[in-house]
Amino acid sequence: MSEVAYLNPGKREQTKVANRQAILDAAREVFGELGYDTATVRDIIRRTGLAAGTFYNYYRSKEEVFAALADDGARRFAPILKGLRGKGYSFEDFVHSAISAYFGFIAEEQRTWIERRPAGEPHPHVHGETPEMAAVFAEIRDALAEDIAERRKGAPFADPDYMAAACIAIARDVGEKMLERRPVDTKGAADFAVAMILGGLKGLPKTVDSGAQD
Amino acid sequence: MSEVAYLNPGKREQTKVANRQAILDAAREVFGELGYDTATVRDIIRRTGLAAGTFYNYYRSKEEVFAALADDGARRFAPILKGLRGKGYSFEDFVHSAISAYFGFIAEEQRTWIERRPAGEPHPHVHGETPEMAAVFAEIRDALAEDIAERRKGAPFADPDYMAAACIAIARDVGEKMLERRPVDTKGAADFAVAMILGGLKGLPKTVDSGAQD
Amino acid sequence: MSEVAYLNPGKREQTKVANRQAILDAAREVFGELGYDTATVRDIIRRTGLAAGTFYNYYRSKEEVFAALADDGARRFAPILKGLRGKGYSFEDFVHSAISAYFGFIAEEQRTWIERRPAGEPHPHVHGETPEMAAVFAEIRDALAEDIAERRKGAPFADPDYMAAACIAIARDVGEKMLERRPVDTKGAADFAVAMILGGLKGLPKTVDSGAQD
Amino acid sequence: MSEVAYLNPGKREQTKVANRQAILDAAREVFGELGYDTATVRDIIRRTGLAAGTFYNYYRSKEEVFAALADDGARRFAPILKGLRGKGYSFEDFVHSAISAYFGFIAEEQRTWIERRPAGEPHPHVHGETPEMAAVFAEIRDALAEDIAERRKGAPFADPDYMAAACIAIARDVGEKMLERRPVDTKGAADFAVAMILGGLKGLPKTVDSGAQD
DNA sequence: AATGAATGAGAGTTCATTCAT
DNA sequence: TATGAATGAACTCTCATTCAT
Repeated sequence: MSEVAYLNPGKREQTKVANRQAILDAAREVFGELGYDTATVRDIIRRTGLAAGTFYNYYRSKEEVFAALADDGARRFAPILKGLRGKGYSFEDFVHSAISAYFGFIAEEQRTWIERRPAGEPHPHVHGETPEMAAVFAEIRDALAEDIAERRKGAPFADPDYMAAACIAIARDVGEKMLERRPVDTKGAADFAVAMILGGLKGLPKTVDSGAQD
Repeated sequence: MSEVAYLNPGKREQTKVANRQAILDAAREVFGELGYDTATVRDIIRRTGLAAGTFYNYYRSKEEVFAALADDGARRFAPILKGLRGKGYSFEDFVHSAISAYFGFIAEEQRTWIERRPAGEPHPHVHGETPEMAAVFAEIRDALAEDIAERRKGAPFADPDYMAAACIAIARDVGEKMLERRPVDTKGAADFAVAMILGGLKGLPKTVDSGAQD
Repeated sequence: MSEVAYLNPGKREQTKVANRQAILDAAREVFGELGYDTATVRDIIRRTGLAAGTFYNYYRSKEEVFAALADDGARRFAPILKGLRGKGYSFEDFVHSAISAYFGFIAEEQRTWIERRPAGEPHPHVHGETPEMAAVFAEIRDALAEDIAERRKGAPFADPDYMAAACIAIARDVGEKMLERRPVDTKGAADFAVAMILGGLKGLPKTVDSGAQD
Repeated sequence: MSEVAYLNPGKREQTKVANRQAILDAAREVFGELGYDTATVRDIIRRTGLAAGTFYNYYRSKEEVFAALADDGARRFAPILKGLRGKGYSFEDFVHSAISAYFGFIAEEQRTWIERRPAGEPHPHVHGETPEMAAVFAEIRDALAEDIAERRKGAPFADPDYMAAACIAIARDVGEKMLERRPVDTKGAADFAVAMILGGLKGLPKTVDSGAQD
């Protein structure tokens, strides 16, 4: 039976990959526009032009496609972030690089799904954050939290959990604001966010000299 | 049917107000526990003991009760915030007062709907943020943005929109972290957030001398 | 709130009961015609003229309405059967009464749902056995098995499990055949089945003298 | 694509037959395990290792493979049954032989699809009767009915339709019970069923002397 | 003839909302 | 105005079947 297989499965394989990608793209858009809860599987497949059942040939559920999207983003971003750590960078450099990488990533991400969108549509934009962005964001948070914890060892310092939360908050919201503007100026936004973060850390009690300026 | 006499007209009036409030209370709890999307109108009215249809005598939709909740919060918080402005406070004082008021408000808010919850239940805690908190938060954001814009008139300064976004981001996320801890330490969290905000603003290019230190 | 209830809930209560019954009747028909697996909830509600969602106001699932139907039948039949036992009846009398009661029950059961059926329809009749019949049938089986086991105590006898199975098999299939004829002659069928059962038991090895003739 | 050459035309012919058989075998198992309604075409082809579409090269639908299975069983059983008839056997002998043949067949049938089953699996056993068994059973029924009708010609006797139904009912249900036991004792079960059938027929009104003892 | 992805009807079920009582 | 059953659109997911390769 297996010998009777067709020798050229190319076209089939091609559309299979293309469909998988189409679903992923549609899902990114839909999650970005409607948010995870509001988005339905139907919303996703409707946008692909595929049949309802086809979705389930690729993903078993809404949850799974969401996870796949997050994985995809994290996988693409992880190497970038990894390159920034342990290289003897100062904390300032690390923050700057990480923020820049993050802003670059989300700008690119958004660009791809905005371009494909038909112009006339309403565009609700409930949340504006795809699972991919969320995943990348989580990566950043972990890296930052870890870095803060490590670097502050032995020194008197403010609550590291709050510190990480605050830094991350700045990165996220300034990033979001950045995406709303045209043209999207990643460098300007990154400069701002980095300055704000480093300044803020410096302003914390008992961390002025031993801590943030490291 | 039209001759059905109410037994106590006075009570009826009372009931109208009480029902409206009961629905609002239930909605606050439900939105806090399940989040807007997951929460259903049924969840809300079930908790009031009222009938399904009664909900629609007071609010036309889930969306409307959500808005009403937000209004309610904003209305209660607005005076507090208003009291802080134009009183000749320095920017530092203003920030400190506003953050403190916000943290106090959300801590109290959370306390009320946590206390009422039966002890044995699972407690999903999906989002943790009621529309009221969100509304109050928006108030803060506007006040801060306005204040920043005013105070910086004529001076070279960083992007005020980013500035507001960053300050607000810190307030929100540190506030959220605060709510996760026991006991809830509003003062500690506020001190941290204020220091981070003021320090951050100081760190911004071209605002060091003319701006944030005011 | 509870004092403000309308004084006359009669009509509502009435239609509620009527709907519950309508669904039950429709379910009996549908299960009888299509069998449990093939039957769909939509088949059932379609026959009632109610809306799809209404079904779920009364039963939580297809399974539940099936169980309710079985319960209903068993509940109505149980007293009849119970009256026949322990009254000092001979085994012959017991069998005769039980078979007669069973045939009477299924004939009546079938009559009600056949009469209501629109004449022109195809009428697949896959199984012909409603859950109610099945439940009643199970009652009979248990009673018979128990009776056989009791009465044969101490005597050499054939396999009681096979005996019960055989008796029950006769009752079921002769009953089914009976339902296919017009007019439905319950007495004739019962006489036949009883004779066959008693004769069959007599014919079993080692039970001829001590057992079945009791 | 049309130039795709099969590597071995001889094998191809073989494959055709083998596939048809593989599907039939899988179908027998699946129907036996899940019952007709619950079983899906996917269940069947999954077990063959063939592709979904291939099923439809051999059978046009689930219904058709079911019918083919029944045919298969009937075709294998028919000669056995045929050998028993018109050989001047007495009715008693005929019944005994037919029942024995039937029990032997279903025991063997069950054995083959039980043995092949992986040991660890759950084994639902919803129905326990394959279409083949059902078909063989139908053969038996027809033979019995015909025999009863023929032999009773001219004599006063009970309803032959009921007689056949009752005999067949005993055969089926005792056979089913037999399959549930370990070891499967076809002789014991056959002896029981035959005794019950012959005794039962003797017990019928007006058939005692002229009929069943023939 | 074999493949397996695409299809789309249809299953069970939920829920915001309406409306007769 | 309170009630709560009725409504029906929309949801997630399954599966027999088709068809390009």
